[in-house]
Amino acid sequence: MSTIVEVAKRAGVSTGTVSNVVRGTKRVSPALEKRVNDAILELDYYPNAIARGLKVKQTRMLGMVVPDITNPFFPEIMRGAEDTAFERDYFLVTANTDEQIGRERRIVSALRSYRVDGVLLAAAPGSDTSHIQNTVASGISLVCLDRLVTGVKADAVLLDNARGARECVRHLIQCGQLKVQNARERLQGYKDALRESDIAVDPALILEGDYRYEAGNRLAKQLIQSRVKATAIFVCSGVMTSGVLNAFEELGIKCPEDMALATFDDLTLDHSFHSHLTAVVQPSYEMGARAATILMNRIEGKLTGDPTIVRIVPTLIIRESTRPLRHLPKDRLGRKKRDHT
Amino acid sequence: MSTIVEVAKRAGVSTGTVSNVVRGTKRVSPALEKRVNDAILELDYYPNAIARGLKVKQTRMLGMVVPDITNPFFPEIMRGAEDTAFERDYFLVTANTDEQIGRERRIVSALRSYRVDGVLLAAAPGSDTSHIQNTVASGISLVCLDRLVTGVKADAVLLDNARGARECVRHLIQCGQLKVQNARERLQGYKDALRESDIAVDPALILEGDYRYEAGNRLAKQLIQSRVKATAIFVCSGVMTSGVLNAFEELGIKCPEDMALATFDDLTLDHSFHSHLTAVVQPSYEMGARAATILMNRIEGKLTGDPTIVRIVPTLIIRESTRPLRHLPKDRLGRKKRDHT
DNA sequence: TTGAAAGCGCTAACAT
DNA sequence: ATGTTAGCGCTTTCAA
Repeated sequence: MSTIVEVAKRAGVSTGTVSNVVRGTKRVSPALEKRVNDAILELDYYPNAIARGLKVKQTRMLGMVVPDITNPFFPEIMRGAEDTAFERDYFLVTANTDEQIGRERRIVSALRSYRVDGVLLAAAPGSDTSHIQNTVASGISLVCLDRLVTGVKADAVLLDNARGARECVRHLIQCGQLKVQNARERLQGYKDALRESDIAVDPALILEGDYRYEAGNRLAKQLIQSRVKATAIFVCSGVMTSGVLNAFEELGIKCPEDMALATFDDLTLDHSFHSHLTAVVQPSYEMGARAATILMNRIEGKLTGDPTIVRIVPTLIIRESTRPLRHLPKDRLGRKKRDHT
Repeated sequence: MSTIVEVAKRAGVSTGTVSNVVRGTKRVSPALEKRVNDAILELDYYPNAIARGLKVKQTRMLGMVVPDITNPFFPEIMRGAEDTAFERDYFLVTANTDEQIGRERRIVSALRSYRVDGVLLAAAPGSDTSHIQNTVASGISLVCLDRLVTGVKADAVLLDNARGARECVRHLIQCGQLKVQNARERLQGYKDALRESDIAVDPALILEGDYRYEAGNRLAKQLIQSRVKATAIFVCSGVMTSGVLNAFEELGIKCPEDMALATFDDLTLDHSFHSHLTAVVQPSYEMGARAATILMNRIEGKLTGDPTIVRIVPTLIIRESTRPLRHLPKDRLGRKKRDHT
């Protein structure tokens, strides 16, 4: 791996000149510029970003930490952030915490050691947020993504969860259907929508999951088999919805005949799978892009002052899984050819 | 962000001593060690990995480049690689090329500038592989993942595609079913299996897709509507399978009654979606882990000499989407309650 | 066991 | 327009 000194020697110029042509910081005569560029090619020279970072105290690296890379929501966010970073000549590096706070600590620590210019954080759940608080206190730009971190004053890009949930539950109510499963803000949206329609909130109908497949599966069964007769389920995560649907299958529940279903997240990959589900769609790519933009603006001082909290408004897409009961014969409904085995 | 000098000053020792306690390279008297550790805590000191990298010429960063982070196959690989790297105290950074060779060049270039110790590469398709060849030539350890790069002599971890395809098609033949869609090695496996059973290879039955949803959807329709009467489809990618299934729905094709289906990849996330499909399952986590291990061994000189090519053997899981025709009444088959709307 | 200091590759301020 | 050089934070050899 050759160095700037070797390039300078080969081109017969000073290192300063090489630096100037590489970075375009100062103008250099065409003749020298050519000699330098030739030398660079001949030596297969790659500027040492590490040395540069040491000197200029910025690496143009952005760290992104996600809690579950296998949740399709995050890869999309990542794409949005990466594209946006690239445009402004930052390099985004991503690491996955697997929802473990211990891993998150370690990753954030590594990111700090590598002196990334900023970090995009979708935090793992956990009450001890000291590592994040320290990070922010140390002056590193950080923007929270999708999830706020308690006790941390930082920019954030969030989904307007309450609003998404409210609209969705409102829709369920309009269909003559009801009931739910949930988490946090989305829970609030759920309650709001019920209150609007003067429907009492029944705690027995609110089941708390952990955003994983198994939880969706288990809780759906629990709800279906409990004595309360729910007629609709509102699931707060696409991944859990997979579990719920499987529970439907196992129990022979038909949707929407036996149970209406609406969900957060459109797992866009599986069109056929999700193409019948009423869903609150999160614009994940956009969320990543917005967060990256805010982060870079912060880093470059284009954004200053109090934290910016962006609330992205999700879209409710109404599909067949919530066809209004009153429009349907209760027991038999011609199943469309859309089913698949 | 404090430096080693400040820590040394505060602890009343030399920087060398601080370095020794931080890295544990030499033994330091307990008294000094305590003073140093206290100072580190008080100053919230994070060793500057950038400066260290410059000095010792290794960063303990591993770069991972994947072509499509939204394909569930890759996040799993990433997890395997990341876990393995962490265990050996490397930090894995991931970037996504979106299957664009131009982006790949840029990412690899950035990775080289940041002086990563090695790279895990699942290459984007494209004939110009010079940037990879250069990288390998420059002495950076690189292992190919899932896809070989033409003209590059490097370690690789691949799926035994031909074998997976062969077994799968063999199974299809045993079921009394046939026909296909495909790519490369998997195509070879397909042909092998046909030959074993003295069945002629019909080019009209081989459709080439690009591993995307749309291709699966389009080609399935094309195959179904063509004059050749296929009775089974073998799809070479899970993502395309989503497209194929949707095509089935749109065209009212029932599986396996009208058309048997077997596929590469189990999109494990959507159990309910894929739980009936006969599939060649790729152990993606393991592939990532193996690749990372090889890479780190190379970097540390524990592995030397000619490239190691690991072929991971996939597993054929036989499920309902390929129930043997001969065991079934041809026209009507009680549909189990597994269907979902 | 501890300290002093050179040098990793680069940039930028200063000198020419 | 170009060259010279100090110094970024760290590790490591050498000396004490």
